Amino acid sequence: MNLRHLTAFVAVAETLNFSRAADELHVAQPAISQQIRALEQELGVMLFDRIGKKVSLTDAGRALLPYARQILATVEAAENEVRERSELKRGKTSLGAPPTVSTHLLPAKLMQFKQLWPGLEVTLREAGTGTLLSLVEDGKLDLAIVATDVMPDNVESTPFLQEDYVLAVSPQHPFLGKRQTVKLADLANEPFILFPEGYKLREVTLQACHRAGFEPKVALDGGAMASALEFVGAGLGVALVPELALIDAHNIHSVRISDQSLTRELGLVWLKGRSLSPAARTLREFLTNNR
Amino acid sequence: MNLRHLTAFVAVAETLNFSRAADELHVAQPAISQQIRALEQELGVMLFDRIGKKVSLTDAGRALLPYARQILATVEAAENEVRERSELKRGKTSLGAPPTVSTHLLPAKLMQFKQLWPGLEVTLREAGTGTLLSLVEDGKLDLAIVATDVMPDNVESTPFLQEDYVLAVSPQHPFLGKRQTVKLADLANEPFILFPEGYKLREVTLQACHRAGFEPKVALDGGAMASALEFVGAGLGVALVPELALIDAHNIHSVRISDQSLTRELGLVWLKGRSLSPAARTLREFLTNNR
DNA sequence: GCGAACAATCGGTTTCGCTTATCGTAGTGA
DNA sequence: TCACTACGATAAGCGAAACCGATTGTTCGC
Repeated sequence: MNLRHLTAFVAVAETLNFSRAADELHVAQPAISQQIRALEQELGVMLFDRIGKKVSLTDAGRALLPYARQILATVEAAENEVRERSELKRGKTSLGAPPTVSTHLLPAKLMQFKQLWPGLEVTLREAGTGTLLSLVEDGKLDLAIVATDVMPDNVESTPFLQEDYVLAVSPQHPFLGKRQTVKLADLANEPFILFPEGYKLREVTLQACHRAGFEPKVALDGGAMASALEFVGAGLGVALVPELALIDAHNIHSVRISDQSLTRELGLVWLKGRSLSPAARTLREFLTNNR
Repeated sequence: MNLRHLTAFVAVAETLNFSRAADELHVAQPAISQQIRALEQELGVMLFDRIGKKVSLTDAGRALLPYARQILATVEAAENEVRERSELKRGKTSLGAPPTVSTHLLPAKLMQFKQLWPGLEVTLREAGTGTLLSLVEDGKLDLAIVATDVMPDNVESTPFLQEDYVLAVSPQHPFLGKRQTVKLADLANEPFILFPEGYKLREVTLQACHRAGFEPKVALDGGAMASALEFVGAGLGVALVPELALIDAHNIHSVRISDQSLTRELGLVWLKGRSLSPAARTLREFLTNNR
């Protein structure tokens, strides 16, 4: 049995006329005769009575008809379902990003994306570069935004954002409160707030101080971004943070470091060789073109 | 889209392995690759991620899978449904017969038939020859048992039963009650019970009397078989009836007519050129071989 | 880094499905 | 009743589809 058999069968069953059925299906009449004959032979039963020039369903034909209709309807539904995905009326994709990007940049961007493509559903995963990369490599994540200093060679990437690290200080700080820039070496006596072991930010801070020739004094070690910023606001210390993290922080002043270029490159990455779903492709293009 | 596409798709989706899917479907592996590729091209979406040597469903593939399963399951159900009919596990057919046959012969026969073919459903239509023939000619009846003296030439028939007409009399009848035979001419003064206008039986009775040279006296005109027999039993008259009608009539005696051969041929008929359903064919064979 | 596993690709052959042309037959109307 | 018409069946031919065996190109595991 065959979908062509069934479409021919339903058309004939509905018109009770081989020639008109052929017209409806835009084929010549013999094609219909052949399809019906083949189907009847395969099933071992006559489906139509050709009695004189009147065509009518046999008992077996009547039994088959509802099945045939349902099969064809389901086929159509399946095609619609899948085609909608290729036409981006529906679809799912996933994106990973580090906390600062995820909390300060993506909400607005994804809102914008959702307005463009209301049917596409984006699930966001917030994690560090290492975690995100392995998720992408396992195929559990379509796209991720990660630091691009070391890239595995089974992912491809496109530059996404250059993130500057700045010094977060309290506006009331006697020495730094009003300055725009500062040399890192001048901070040798400032108490620092350090991020937990394993975070990129901690390494960056320690390395920068090291290059400037001092070991930072530590005011708080191991808090999350939110509590670190609270400490800074309260004047208990300073912290090197991504500029993005200060976007909504009102009682904090940011000071650039003049003697070192402290930045990190963030890239949008995906698994090399994997054909991204239409939804994922769309999200990737959206993110690269709307940086 | 195509059932072969879908079977290949489901097989791959279930094994996540093109080669094993090919084995299951008893085709070579390239056939599977080709079917999947064709389906993906037609739908415009990748259905599987081939990442390294691992195969996994894409979002679109996951969406398609339940539809594909349902389509294939329905196809199988349809095939079973129809095949059962050709294997006579199920089926419907229709049979028409005149009242005497229908009430005295068929109940036993159809019970026997039902034991042989429990899945076959026979609907019985009781009517006169004329009605039955036109039902057969219209394709509304598969088979009918009718008087075969005049046959339209678009039906075929096979002899079914020779029905003798006998004289039904009351056992208490002073003249006829104990006789086995009688000449029709001797009945000139007997009151007759006549069947309604249009019934074959009325014509037969009138013609027979006419041939015997008299006009029958009429005791009751136009009653059904049951009431006619009641009248006969009560000694109010005699009636020419098919022998079959007397099978269960206890207080009635039957007398043969010696000077005329009053019989009718009943044949089993069906529409010429119409391919009977398996069920109808089976019933026809049963009825002709178990007369 | 070598071998096994596995999907993709290629060239060739069979099968399928369509087309046009034609036939046979059953209604239909003068 | 006889031609005409409508309609399904059949035949022959052709292009496309589907399958196969052989081969290639990767990738994983040892």
